[in-house]
Amino acid sequence: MVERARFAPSPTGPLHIGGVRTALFNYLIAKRSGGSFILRIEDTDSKRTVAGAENHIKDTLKWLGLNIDEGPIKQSERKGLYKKSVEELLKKGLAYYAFDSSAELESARKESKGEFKYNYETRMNMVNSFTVSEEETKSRVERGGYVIRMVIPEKETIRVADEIRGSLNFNSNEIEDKVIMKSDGMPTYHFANVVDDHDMRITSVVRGEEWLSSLPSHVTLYNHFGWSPPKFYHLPLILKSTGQGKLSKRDAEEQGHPVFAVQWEESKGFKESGYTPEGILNYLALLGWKGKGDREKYSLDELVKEFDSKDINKSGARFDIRKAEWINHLHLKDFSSKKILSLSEQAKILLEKKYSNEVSEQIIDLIKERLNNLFDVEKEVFVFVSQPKNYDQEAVEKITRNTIYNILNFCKLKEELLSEPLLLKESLMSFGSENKISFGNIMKTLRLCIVGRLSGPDLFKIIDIIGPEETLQRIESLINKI
RNA sequence: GGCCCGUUCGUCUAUCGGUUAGGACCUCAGGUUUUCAUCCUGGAAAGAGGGGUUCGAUUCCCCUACGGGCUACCA
Repeated sequence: MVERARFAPSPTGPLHIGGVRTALFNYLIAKRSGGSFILRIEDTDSKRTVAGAENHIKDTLKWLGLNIDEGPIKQSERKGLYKKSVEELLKKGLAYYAFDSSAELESARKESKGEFKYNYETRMNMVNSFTVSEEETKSRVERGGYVIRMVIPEKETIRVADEIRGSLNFNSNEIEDKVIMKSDGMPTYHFANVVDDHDMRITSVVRGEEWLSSLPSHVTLYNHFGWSPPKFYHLPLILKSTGQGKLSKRDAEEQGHPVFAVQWEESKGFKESGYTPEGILNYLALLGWKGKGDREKYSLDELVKEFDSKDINKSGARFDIRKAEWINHLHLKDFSSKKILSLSEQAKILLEKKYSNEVSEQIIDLIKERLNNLFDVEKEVFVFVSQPKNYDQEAVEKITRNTIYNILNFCKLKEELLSEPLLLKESLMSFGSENKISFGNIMKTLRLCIVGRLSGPDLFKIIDIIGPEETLQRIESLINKI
């Protein structure tokens, strides 16, 4: 079956990682079947709509490469459709005008200690088109300030199906006659959602688990219209990495990791923190889904191929930034040097000043496997473009001026060796044994001169790339500093 | 409180009644390397509790506990 799946966020704020995961699964379900991935903006609450949120959503999807086939479709622009649809229900007697003030509703709830439900039992005691005369309804409707509620049938078992959890039963008596049209003339989420999904011929509704409890209302709406409902997938939530509850911006900040894919206001996103779309998408897919076998690394295209909605998990998963970083590493080390260079603007600028494209790419090849995020590129490249700015003091204290002099003299005498890394290594070894300096000590000292600390890629390859002159300069430079 | 969903190593997860309960992150110990990282080998680490059903339950059922969601003219 060719699926049509929509990602339908509301622009009440930036798109966070939970939303991204929902978008991803929608995308995967659609693309797996060769179908369409559609974006719909659910902006029915004008009061809560945040400027810039819609763009943030689009920018996020774009950066991730979750390309939309249709949309964005904005609910605020489809009032006519909702109006027409609600009239259909009104005519059938499956929806009705309600005139109760919010103060009245509030006190009804308060008096019953929160037990109050607007349903088959109470609706005849409330102020609505069932209880007031036709004329009064008419005049009240003309005056405005009313809402429209849907009728939830009495004493019925509402059976709903979720692709992840199977068949679920709800007692209709527990469910309220939900407001479907607000007094400002906009539909509520529940109504717009059902009407749009039907109108847009959506076949798979993929959303967060927080919607599971309103599923029976939605299914009732489908029944009222005489429409057959789509398939529903209610995704498990992403939980905070420690403590209780679902992941929020605040928890993420406390734990020191991003929650947004791309930056929002002062909050840096995964993008700005050196993560790649491939890495973040791969990690998110693993949070709630597991492919066959022990495989963990997937590109987006591979996910599309391997994804099976039957393998979506039921329970919420904690977000683990360390595993996310690991997955990011897995992708970075397999990227081509060209790609890495194009992703790290800073590194590219640094390298361009000194090296040809060819050599730049050789350098990237040398450091690839050391990368966890994109910032590491810049850090690792630094040793190839300039002298150490400062030295690892602890390590410096363990070497002697004398050893450096020895090495310096040796290098000066055999400068031609500096362009022959393999020969250099050999002669350095024999030089060491002649002078009773351990090879380890020589290497440590040399590395400190060249790199400034005791870590980094193959030292002889570094020397080969930076060249003899620079090498000698760096050795002399450290001598002058200790 | 009510309704609904869930529960395997610290974390993400595999297991479709019979397994030494597997993998990955993390962690620890070795090895490789001039160093760090990578890589390789190995170790530690789990079925919430209680009842059933069954020759046999992590797996099926029930109860409890715990976790999560919903309970708005918000989505």
